[in-house]
Amino acid sequence: MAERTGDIFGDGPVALPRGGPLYLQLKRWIEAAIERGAIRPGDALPSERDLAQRADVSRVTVRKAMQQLVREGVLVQRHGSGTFVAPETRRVEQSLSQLTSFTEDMARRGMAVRAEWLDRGLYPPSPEETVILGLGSGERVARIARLRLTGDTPLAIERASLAAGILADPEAVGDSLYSHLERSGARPVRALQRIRAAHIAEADALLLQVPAGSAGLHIERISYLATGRVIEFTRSIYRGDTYDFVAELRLGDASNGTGQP
Amino acid sequence: MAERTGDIFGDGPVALPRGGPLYLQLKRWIEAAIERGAIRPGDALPSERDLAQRADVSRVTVRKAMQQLVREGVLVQRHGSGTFVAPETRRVEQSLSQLTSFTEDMARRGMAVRAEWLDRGLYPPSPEETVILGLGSGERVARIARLRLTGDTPLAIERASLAAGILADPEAVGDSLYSHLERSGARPVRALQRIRAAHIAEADALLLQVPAGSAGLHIERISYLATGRVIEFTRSIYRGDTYDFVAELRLGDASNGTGQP
DNA sequence: GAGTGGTCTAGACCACGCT
DNA sequence: GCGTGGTCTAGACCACTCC
Repeated sequence: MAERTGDIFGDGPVALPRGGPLYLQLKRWIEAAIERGAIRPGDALPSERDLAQRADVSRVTVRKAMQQLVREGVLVQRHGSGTFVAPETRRVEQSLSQLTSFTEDMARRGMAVRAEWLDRGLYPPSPEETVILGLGSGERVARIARLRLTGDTPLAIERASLAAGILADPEAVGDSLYSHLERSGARPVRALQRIRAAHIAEADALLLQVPAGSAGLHIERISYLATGRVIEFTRSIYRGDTYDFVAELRLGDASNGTGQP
Repeated sequence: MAERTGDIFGDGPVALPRGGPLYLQLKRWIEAAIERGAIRPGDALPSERDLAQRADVSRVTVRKAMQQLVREGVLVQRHGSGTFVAPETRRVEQSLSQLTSFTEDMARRGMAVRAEWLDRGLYPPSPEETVILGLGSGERVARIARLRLTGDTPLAIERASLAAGILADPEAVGDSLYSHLERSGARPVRALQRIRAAHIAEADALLLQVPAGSAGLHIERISYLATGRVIEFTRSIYRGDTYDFVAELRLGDASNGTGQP
């Protein structure tokens, strides 16, 4: 199969579905081709110049259509190589009612996950960290930043902050922060999470291997010891295309809508 | 204050921060101006042609920078009128552990929310609805689609499906689906939600008044009666810039990571 | 009608990958 | 070296808003 591309689109002119701006016509045309299986995940599209000529539009217009599909995760572009239909990604599920660590969670599913360290160290705290963690004056903060991956696919960036009094030696943390905390008797028993959709900023997008501005989940988590003390404050960015969070809801009374104690 | 714009940017040339592609330099320059308060929410930016001339770049390049900021929700463009710094939006919080109805939830917060009907009626079910709702052969499905708003700001699109046997007359549903169900003794007591980040498609983006492709939350909810029967299957799209979901987590045992019974 | 954003073009050069 | 995507230009016309 030398040139799948040639077979699929033919070599002749491209007939666009009429209606609306050209770049949207072209976008719909590409979506339709994928929809009906004419091109499949992993397949290459014709080059931008080729498509432009055959659809009788300018290359700028072709790019505008493709860029939208790239941002939506439908296509993948590789500089110097070509444009491809994005491979299907399996979604990962995570519970929103059980407090589990990422590592333990994935191990339970038999998924090969790993983490790369982005940062580990003791720092002077930001005002926000001082307030949330209830730091004493002069107390430093331990920061741990990790890139979570399954195989070669990045899943999420996790940036955790803990009081230096609780995690004196960030370098000693192994694969799982929670099991490290458990060994020192400081494993959290509950946590509050805030979840929102967000656009992934350029720097994070690079780490997560998605186009800048892609949809992702921004999660803030504050964890508590049984004593009620805050021990961990974590901000994470999850790729939008690989994560499903699952929550179980129960009939609530009006007294407490926020989950706050 | 005739022309805030003129004062803020001056009339002279624009000095871009060096480094990287021009459109990113320009994007950073605009972000910086907003950051330091030189232009504030609601203020107009110079026109694209004006900025292009003063920054000595082409209009296409100006547009590329602005488009990114529009997608991120930083700027708002109004055809024929101009480009403005987006007004700040207050975020709405919603619990992920208490099963409450949208209407009741907001009323408790004293927020003026309302809904517009997008669709109400009985339909032949899709295969998915038949399976999830456990429909009998020939049984139809009641569909309710609403646009949720606070004041004039759209918040979310909700599309619910119920067995016709449970909701025989969709037209009779008032402001709150749950209180309607309660009256017929069919209020759900628990639900499973799946949450993911997603790009908002063009049609939905129009309803939600955000640019197509913006980040949003896609939520699927399946609600159960005390008997265990599924009574509601809802898909919702929430704007990413106006919603925070809050979940409380408790230390989980390994037996049950999904919240599934 | 003047000014704004929205679309589109033809052509150029650069940076990257592959062979 | 050749083909690919990435950036950028100058100029054009359309559609919309506001005066």
